[in-house]
Amino acid sequence: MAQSDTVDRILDAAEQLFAERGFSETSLRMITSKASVNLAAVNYHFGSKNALIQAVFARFLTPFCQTLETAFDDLEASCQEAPPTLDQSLWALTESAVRMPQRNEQGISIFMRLLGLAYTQSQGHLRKFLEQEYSQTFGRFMALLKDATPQLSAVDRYWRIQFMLGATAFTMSSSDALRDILQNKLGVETTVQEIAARLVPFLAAGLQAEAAVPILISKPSVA
Amino acid sequence: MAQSDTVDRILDAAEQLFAERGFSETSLRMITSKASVNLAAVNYHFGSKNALIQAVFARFLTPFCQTLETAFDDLEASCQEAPPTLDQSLWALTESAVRMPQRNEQGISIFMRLLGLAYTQSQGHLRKFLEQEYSQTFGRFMALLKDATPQLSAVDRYWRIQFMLGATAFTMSSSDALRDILQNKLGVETTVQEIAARLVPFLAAGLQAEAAVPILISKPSVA
DNA sequence: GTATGTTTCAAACAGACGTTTGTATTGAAC
DNA sequence: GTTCAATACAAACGTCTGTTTGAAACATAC
Repeated sequence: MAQSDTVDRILDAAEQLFAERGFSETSLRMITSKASVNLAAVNYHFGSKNALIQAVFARFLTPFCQTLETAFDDLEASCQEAPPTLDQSLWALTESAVRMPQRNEQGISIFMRLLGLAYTQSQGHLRKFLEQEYSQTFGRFMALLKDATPQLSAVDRYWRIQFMLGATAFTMSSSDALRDILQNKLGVETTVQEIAARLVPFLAAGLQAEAAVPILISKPSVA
Repeated sequence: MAQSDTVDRILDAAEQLFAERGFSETSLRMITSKASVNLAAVNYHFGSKNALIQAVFARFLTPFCQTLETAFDDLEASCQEAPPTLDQSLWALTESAVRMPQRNEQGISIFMRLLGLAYTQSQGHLRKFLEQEYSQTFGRFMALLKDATPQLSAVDRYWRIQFMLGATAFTMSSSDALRDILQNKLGVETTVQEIAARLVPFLAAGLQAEAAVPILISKPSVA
């Protein structure tokens, strides 16, 4: 316990509770009692609840982005002339996520849920933090997607990337519940890897769909 | 003011604030002061904050589901033999949403965001309420999707519907923020109808993608 | 005008919240 | 053994929360 495991105990408890209940719905008292540490420890070690939220993200996201950068390096080195295909880029991302050393068996699914919450819960400080710390890697991935889909307009690509992000974050964030339902309804076992294997073709097909023709939607008619 | 407009003033203020900030992050005092009514009015007219949340959903969702059932009736009547196509079913849903009489110009966008929040914020009471009140219409839509994609295995269809749901809920729930980003980055204005027009082809393409071949993902190698 | 039922209002309630404070307790350096 | 910084702890801080109360204001009927 060179540097005391209090910090890690807090991070573990916070990560799990945030994923289960969201940020505002999780109090410091829940976290510290689950972690079996004193209430004041959070403010002592992290400074504030917001800083704790950011630390939870940083603990996962920093090593993940390093792994991802390496994967992108390898990918670009392997195909020197032509840009990487869409499938290659998507799989590089997926494999990096799956390969990350996990704290426990549901590590990825927990973190996907947190990522989803970061988008949907209006945590201004968190969005700023994520953009400031990790925009470089994210931008690199966006550039790969751009090179792989030159036929799309910038606006089309922008929205389709949001759609992909949504499908991924939503599915992975509730993958435990969805897996259970499937197990009960159809008696099928599913791993996170298998979900990813089904998700990637879905995303690739959506991203490469025929560009939408502008469609006029009729105004509401009188009842 | 036959039955006092206090109830509607509260619903209007609550709807807008919930959409902007989420449920837990919106206090009754914010709502009542925005609505210019007394704090106790919420508990007098609705009974509790949770009941107010449900009332906000019911005010929109009940007429919407009626519109939707009618649209499904028309759709099934128009193609008597063959089942409706995937595009037809998706557009029936989209058009019903767009055609709904709006309280104001951003009515749909507000409600889409609320629907997204209903999924991502862990409001147990709300999920129970929605399932109890509106599961019939939802089930009918699922049956339409099943008939429109007979080539998919039950498992594939299950997961892809989750992907579609995720893309939709996620995008719509943060549509305001995403619109702003697009406005700043590319100088493009976007309406909810245009987002829907882009989303539907994406979803249709993803749902009808070639069935995924099982792919083995290699285990994490030693660093 | 008096009675009756409904709606508003100011004030208070009890509890939970994030944060701060002052004091123990620890473990190494000298 | 003393000193000193880092950590742990219990207790309290002030603020905010959803909800309740009891009296005032209002409308309707007799």
